[in-house]
Amino acid sequence: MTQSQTSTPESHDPEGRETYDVHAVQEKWLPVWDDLAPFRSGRPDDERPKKYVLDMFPYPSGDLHMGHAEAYAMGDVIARYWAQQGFNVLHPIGWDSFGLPAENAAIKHGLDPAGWTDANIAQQKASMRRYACSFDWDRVLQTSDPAYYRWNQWLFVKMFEQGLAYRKDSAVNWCPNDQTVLANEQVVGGRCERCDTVVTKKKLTQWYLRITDYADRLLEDMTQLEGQWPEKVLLMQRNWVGRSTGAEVRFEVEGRDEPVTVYTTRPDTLFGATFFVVAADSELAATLAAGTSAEGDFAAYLEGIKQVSDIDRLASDRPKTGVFLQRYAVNPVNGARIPIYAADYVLADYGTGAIMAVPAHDQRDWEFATTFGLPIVTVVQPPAGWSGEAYSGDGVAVNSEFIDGLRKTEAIERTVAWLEEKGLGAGAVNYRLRDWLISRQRYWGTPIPIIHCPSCGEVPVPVDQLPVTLPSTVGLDLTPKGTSPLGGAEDWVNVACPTCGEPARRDTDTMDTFVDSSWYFLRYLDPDKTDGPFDPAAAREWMPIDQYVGGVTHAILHLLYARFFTKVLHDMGMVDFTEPFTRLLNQGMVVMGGSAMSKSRGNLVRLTDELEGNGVDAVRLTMVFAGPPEDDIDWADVSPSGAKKFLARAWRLSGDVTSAPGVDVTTGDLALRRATARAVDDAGKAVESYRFNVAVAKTMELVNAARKAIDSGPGGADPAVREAAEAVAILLSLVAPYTSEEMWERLGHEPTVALVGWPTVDPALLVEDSVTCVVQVAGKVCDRLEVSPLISEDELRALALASAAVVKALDGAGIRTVVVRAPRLVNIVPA
RNA sequence: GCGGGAGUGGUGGAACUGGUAGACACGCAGGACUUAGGAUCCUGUGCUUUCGAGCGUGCGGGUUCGAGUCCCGCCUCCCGCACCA
Repeated sequence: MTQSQTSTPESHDPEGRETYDVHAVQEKWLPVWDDLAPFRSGRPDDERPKKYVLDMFPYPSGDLHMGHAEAYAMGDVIARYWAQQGFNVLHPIGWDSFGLPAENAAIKHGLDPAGWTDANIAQQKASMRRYACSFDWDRVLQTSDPAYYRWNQWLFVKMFEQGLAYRKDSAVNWCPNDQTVLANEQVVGGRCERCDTVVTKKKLTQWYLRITDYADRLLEDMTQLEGQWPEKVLLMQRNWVGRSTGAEVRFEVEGRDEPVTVYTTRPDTLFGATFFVVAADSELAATLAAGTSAEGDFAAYLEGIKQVSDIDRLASDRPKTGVFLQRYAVNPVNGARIPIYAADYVLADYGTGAIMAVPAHDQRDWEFATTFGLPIVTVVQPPAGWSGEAYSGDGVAVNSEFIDGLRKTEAIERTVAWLEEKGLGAGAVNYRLRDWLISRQRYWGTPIPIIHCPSCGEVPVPVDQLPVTLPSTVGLDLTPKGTSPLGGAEDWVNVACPTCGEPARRDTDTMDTFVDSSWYFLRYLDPDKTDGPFDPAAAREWMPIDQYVGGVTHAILHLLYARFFTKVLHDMGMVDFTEPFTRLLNQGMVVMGGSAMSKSRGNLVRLTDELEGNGVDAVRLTMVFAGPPEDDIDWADVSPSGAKKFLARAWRLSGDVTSAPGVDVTTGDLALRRATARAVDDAGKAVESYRFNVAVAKTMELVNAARKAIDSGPGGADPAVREAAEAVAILLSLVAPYTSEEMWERLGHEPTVALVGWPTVDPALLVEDSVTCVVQVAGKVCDRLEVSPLISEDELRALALASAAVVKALDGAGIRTVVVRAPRLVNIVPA
């Protein structure tokens, strides 16, 4: 039986040979798979062990593109591999469907963002089905659905009740183009991560989530992820949290009752503090300047630095500027009177916004001191021959009274103890991490479920009244103008206070869409649940996620927020784990000709064109075979047509098998059987360690071996050929589902191949019957011997020394040593 | 500046705990079958070569019987952070 029993998609070339019609095969199998739904997961009677594989969900900004195709190909290899290994694999998909592009498109074309979004989702969904992703189509979700964002609001209210959501007035990052605030994480190099506009500052009252309360746990729990996440991502997260230890020190300020506290990582250099700097844009600076003769200078300076863009501020070689405030602080360790400056090199929102300046041991302070002619006092002995400017390394304390002679660590400890004893300061920890600003002044997002009441203040919407749905866009002006468009929906905004019943107003901002994606993975477990955000019992069964797949662009933002939410949910008793993603794979990007694809650059490769030209399987195979999954793929360097040729070659094997299904393979050609066993074993190991490209190479080797066996070996009737072809079909099921399914049918089996199980390998076949032993003389290969893998050292040594090539290479020279590593290598070292 | 990663044929990339460098492909060349071939199949393909061999994993050292792999010092490229006291 070599012909398919159903419709036969293969056509023939002019000479009557079969050719592989990829498009016909695609059309043939899609409805069959819809019907069989092999990847529907979580049936109650399913006894298989569970695995949860998750791809980062897409933003529905149009149809799928090359980047999606790569990411989903990688995730699918893993999901399908585990399915073949007998796991009950949960592999869901959904849409991160709130956000600016929908709103901007709606403004541009006068549409409703919801309609635009839903149309794109429908298109992407159809493309994903065709792309043959092993998604469980019974578990889809989209975050712009009130049934979803209702639970964003619920979680917000819970966090508000626990003090984890709060409102404060602060200078925030503002994108003048998008007319909305941005979280710190969304400012990349001083620019808006969305639209690349230079970000400015604006004073606003906004909602924050207290992620800083979790700073230590976000760091500590990374030990669970060590070795499971890319080291690079862990490092980026560590740096982002930016924990540092040191001390807070109180300085008295002349003519002021209240002392000013500074944070320093180097309390051991306190004796070297020769001046004092406060952030020019801080409240403190304004307070200190008020009423002094420096007030005018300060105001002028402040005005000047406001003109400096964030981009210029970032230039580290910028000269130090500042203004003397005509005031003095007192160094608590030695009573020295030190001048107070306001400068923009000190940040208002880190530490206390004020520093003690130690020019001898801090480069920035050194530059400032040099510019302003301030004294530089060495208090840590630099190493002999030190010729730099500020010395910030370890050394012995000098000119520092009670810590003289101590090295850094001890000197810090002693100083902190001294400060604590005198009530002048204490050991302290600081973080670069700031609280997460989640308010956005845009329409297409989750409304913040708070009602502002003139008498009751901030009142959360009672949870039984959730969701607070978005008002209709009809009659609403969505154009960005600095305040939320929701404010224009009078009927929606004006409500009765839930507490006192008096007239009150809804909060008109919407949430950052990263809130949506901070817990969506839990929603998949029961996407239609109406009495809670997710099912805790299901979470116990499925979570944490065994494999998360997505781009490294989310190394900080999304992953940090999701980790934070997980910890909050853990503390609320809703989940029993503290880290959501056990293993993380960051696939690379698809670029073209060395640079990111873009319409303006004219190097855009359209996924639909590639799929049309070479078929789904060839595109998927190209993605997977191009190299390690985390590397970028340059589409100019790879060959989808080569992939297509390989698939046709594999497919042809299935037509050349003439033995019947179920034939006793143990009687088959031993060499081919060994090759099959080896390929299956190697490919499995490769997939487990993310070397998908190697797994494909092993499959190609097997195809080549089978081809050879058919054409110039035992022939297509040999049972080993069937065994090999079936193994190829199964190995290909991870990467090329259509070809795999078609091969499986042509080999006389029922669909679907997707769950038939990874081929079993007889371990005896993995033991080679002979191995090539390399014989080296002085480290250079001079002969190769075919020997038994079980050969003894002595036997092998004798064999090697008897080799004619060895005798010739030695050329009569004596032998110093012979290194024998049976059975693979002998190295003979001449005297 | 600080931190991290990476440099292997014409190209993408293989190489388990140090043990045959270049698997598997792309490209290229040649051949078979052909009216034709961008189809298919086969062969070859690191560089140099006085055809003996020599040289080869960014560069220079080192450890070792043996180094792409380990150690030290450089060079280049990529990524992240960027005045975080």
